[in-house]
Amino acid sequence: MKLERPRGTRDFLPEEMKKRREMEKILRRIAESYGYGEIATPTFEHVELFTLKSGESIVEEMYVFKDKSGRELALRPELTAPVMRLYVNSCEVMPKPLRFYYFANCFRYERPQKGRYREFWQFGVELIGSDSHLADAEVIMLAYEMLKALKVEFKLEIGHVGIMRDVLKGIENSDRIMRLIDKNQIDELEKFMNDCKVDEKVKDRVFRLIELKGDASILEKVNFAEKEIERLKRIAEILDAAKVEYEFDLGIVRGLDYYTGVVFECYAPNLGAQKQICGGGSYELASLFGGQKTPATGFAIGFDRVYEVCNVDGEKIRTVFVVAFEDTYLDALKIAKMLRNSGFVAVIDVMERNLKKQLSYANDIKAEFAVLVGKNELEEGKVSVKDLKSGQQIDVPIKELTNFLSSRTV
RNA sequence: GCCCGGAUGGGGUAGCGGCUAUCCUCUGGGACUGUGGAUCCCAGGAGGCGGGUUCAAAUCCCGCUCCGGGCCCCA
Repeated sequence: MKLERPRGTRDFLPEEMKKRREMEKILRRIAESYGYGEIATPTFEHVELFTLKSGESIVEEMYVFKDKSGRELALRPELTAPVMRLYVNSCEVMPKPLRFYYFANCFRYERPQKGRYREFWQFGVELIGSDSHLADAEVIMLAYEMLKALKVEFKLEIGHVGIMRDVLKGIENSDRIMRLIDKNQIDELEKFMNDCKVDEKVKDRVFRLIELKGDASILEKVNFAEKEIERLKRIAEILDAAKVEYEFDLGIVRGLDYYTGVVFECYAPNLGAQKQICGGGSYELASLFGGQKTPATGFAIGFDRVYEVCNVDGEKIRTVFVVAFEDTYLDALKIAKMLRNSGFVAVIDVMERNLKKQLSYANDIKAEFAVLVGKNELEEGKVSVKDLKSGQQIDVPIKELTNFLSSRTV
């Protein structure tokens, strides 16, 4: 009976891990270059942390379990709530703003599809303590720069949930209206608002907002919510100066209640059904978790989806295969060690194979060179170096081996 | 949670009631015991799982599992 992976999980082989690590390295470098520091939180948390943020219904979509003392725990389905919990627990008196980033696996009990797994990775940042448009702009720039550095083709869309929410303030069934807006079901939306006898002025504003898509000039067409429109204009100035490409879409509302102001999303058009690769915005969760009301803004990148459309390669370290014979194995080990100390990958036979098989294997693992450690050459203090691409072979004194190989770069 | 499609050695496949389950690739060994990628030979390895129909099932039927596509959802 063969054991299978749990549904929705994946194994990663070296080739894939290499690319993932390279992507991770790029993201970390950029986050740190903006002054963000890495944090880590537990893989599981109390269920309440997530139900508090998102409602009881999300229990269905989480891995929930009881520990031996009967505590209700959940594998984290996302990182924003844990980060804000950490903030409230330990960071409230630290100098603001705080800049954090994380890279971590998350778990959701959902039906797996391409680009949607039960264990998946998110790379995210949170900027805590500022409600200025400057904070919004910084975080958006950061997301943009990261996806660009990963050579991803994507579209950035910026909206503002606060404006729509304000328009619908006090209106009955505003949840349902928001949902219809989110799904872009315009006919349905109009019908529903008529049925609910929504005020004409409100209806007019709703339709005006959802039609607004494009560059900063669309903001001129809004004659209400002046303060927040002004915020978007200022963000636009900064993004334009930074040569960030984006579109405004005031019809972005998302179901996320905790978002308060500017929100943004990135899409990779060639990903199909699961094409959203990054989402974020400003929110307020600290007070919900028992802390002082604190503005925050951040985003999370769907690492696994980005992997699919990312065009970076893993770092190539030059590999040398050390061919050993029965009577020279100990000397070959020393030479391998010497090469490793000089920054090469040195691979040596452990199958007790003959020369032919060793070379064949060296070829299979894409070694650049084979260093033949033979009795005859050793007696002269040399080894034989074979270029596996050209087939050329030359004897090199052991003392000069690393220099010789280094000089043969490319 | 819903609808649809699929599952044959490690990977890719043929067979679609009946020979020892086909072919390619792969892995190990050998021909060639100090010179790779070629060739040849030998060896290894498979019908997702469970049940049913039948003299006989990889093949037909049912359930489950997993994968893929689309919904719901996406905190």
